Amino acid sequence: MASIFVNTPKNANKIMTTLKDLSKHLGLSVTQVSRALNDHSDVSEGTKERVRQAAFDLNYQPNLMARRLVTGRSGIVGFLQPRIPSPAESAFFTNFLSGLSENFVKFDRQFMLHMADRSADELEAYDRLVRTRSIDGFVVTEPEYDDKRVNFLRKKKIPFVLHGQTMDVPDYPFFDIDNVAVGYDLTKMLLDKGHKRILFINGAQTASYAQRRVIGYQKALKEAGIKFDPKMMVRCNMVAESGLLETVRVFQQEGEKPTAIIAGNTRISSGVFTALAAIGLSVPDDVSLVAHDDQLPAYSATESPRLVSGTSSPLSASWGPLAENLSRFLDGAELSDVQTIEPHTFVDHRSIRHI
Amino acid sequence: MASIFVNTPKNANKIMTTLKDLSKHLGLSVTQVSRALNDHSDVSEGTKERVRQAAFDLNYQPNLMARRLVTGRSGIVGFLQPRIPSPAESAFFTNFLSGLSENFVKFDRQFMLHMADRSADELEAYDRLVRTRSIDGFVVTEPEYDDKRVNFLRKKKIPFVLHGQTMDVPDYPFFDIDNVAVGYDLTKMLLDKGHKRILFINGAQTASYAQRRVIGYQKALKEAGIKFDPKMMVRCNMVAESGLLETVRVFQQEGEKPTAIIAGNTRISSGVFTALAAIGLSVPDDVSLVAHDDQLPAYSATESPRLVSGTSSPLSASWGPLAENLSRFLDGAELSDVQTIEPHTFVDHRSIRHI
DNA sequence: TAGCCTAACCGAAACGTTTCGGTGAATTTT
DNA sequence: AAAATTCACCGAAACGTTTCGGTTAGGCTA
Repeated sequence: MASIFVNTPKNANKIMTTLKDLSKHLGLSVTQVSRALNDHSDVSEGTKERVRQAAFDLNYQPNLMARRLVTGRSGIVGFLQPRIPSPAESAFFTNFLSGLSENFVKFDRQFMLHMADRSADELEAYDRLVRTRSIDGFVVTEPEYDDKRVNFLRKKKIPFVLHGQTMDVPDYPFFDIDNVAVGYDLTKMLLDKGHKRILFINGAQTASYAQRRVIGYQKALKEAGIKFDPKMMVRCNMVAESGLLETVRVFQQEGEKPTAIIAGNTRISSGVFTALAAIGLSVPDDVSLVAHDDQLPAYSATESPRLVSGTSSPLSASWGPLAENLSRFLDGAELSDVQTIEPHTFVDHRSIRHI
Repeated sequence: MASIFVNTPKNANKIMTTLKDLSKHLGLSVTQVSRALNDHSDVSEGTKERVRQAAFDLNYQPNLMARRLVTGRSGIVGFLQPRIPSPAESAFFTNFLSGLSENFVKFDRQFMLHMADRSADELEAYDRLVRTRSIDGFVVTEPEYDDKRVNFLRKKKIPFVLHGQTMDVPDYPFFDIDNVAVGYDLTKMLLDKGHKRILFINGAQTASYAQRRVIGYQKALKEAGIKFDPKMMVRCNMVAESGLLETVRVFQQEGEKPTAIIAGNTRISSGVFTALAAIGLSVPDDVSLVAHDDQLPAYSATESPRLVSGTSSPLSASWGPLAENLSRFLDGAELSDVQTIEPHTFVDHRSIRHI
């Protein structure tokens, strides 16, 4: 091997300063040097300072592999991505990755992206990464109603933080907004203005958050004494095209039309806008419209959606708490300290009419 | 700590099967078990098979931390991203990350994305990651003409693979297309059809690949006995807006106009198309146009660029070779075996006129 | 003054691998 | 039949940390 690089075990170690080197240089035991650097209690302040100075002078960098071997922790957390995101999802995905990567370093952890091979079993990958002690825990996003990943990780007792919640009592760290409340609040905003036929264009059947919003929607209706009409609940992907399509479909069919619409997010609401304009209806004069705004990054620079009233909570505010909750959980924090529900805010853009 | 999870050093190890367990179970030494699993030569075939079976039965997973400590290798490679990509860049960035992540697993390596904190020194981050032995080597992309990262890594003898090349003799692994040839070939295509005033809308001043294309451009001109005119070489970002702007600028100024244009990529060429249409010129009747096509993912689903003649080489074909070259280099391969220049192809879309 | 406490330190073991330098037995060569 | 070689195996050291269970010296209390 004619390499000019020195990164082979033998000579690399010659270059590196170890605890033993420091210990020799200072006339202290390796034990005491280690304890000094880790700021343990039974080291005098003077010694600590001397050790720190020597470590700096000799450019000491701890060998993380050795530390990891003895502590049994890799200091690495991961995210498994089973497929390549579409171009449309990419802006969000990039934001997500950047956010996690940036935030995990704040907790002295490294973030590893793992694109699972399509052919291999996704669940097996989680298990393997943990069993080889490569990864301490995972970030899991977009939980489904009965999510196989979450079930698996819980059963195998593999640490993870969930972006969202399951429908049962969560015995794992998570970060979420109160989607029951979002569903309730959006519905209530319309009920309070006298609306009775309220169409909910909601996220996919399988999505856990969409399921929770249904609960809030139904609760608000029940409180107002209105019977739930299944025709007023449509489930679809959260994209503008779906909002458009579903609006047209509902307004084309026989029977009483809704006087108000709840859009699952602002992508859907912009599709609704387009559809209503095409039908010849205006907001809020003919139809009232509310939405939950995740404050997603724009698809393109030219995109400037119509604003609607509703609830709002920036999805990009999730990355910090997700990193924090997983890190602190791995460090042994109480479960209740690493389960966060972020409150949402309300926005008013005059898209609701009193009837 | 009331955690239900078991991933703490003490009890986790109880669960894990180690080489010692296998050795006891089989009545062999730890040495021989290790050698059997690593398929070394002085283990009988029968023993190897017995060991493999036992490893499978007891669900043995090697502790990578221990292996890494003794081998001095982390098995992890990384990419440092100093800033969050813009939404427009995201589709490409996602493609890039997926490609690397997917390909590195083929070489038994894990890929780590590291978004460097803006405030911290980017170069220092490379050094720290290697000195703590967290990362074996890096992928470096978009080298500048005199790239500070590359200079630093070469000086510090930190392994990396470069997507592109420096201007001097490369003493590092890389994957690149022959950009001198791209510049030459695109120019020659036009010269052969009688063009003499050829505008080159090229990538940024600082970009190494753009510099190499200039060399090819000048070489072709020289061979044709045409003097290089600096006004015929403009440098800009590789986006449609720049192509539009620069085309308008050149065609507005005094003096002889170009009869042909070379666009650095197809984004630029689509800007050129727009500009020429606005000016009232058509391709190829009034102006000939060639471009190098990187086959980038579309900005949006609706984008359908006009096709032009020129050279072509899919950027997405780079991720595999980049992963392979870095991996093999880390495994001790000869430098010449991990320096790849991918040939490009030619495409004809009738955008050149004979004059 | 004997006993106890505390501060500051240290030796050795442990984590789970890989690998160096053997060893004895069977087989082949001389 | 002696010498050399090969085969299959093993003990022990090493990688660089952390941590357990001491030990000493000095000051304090009884």
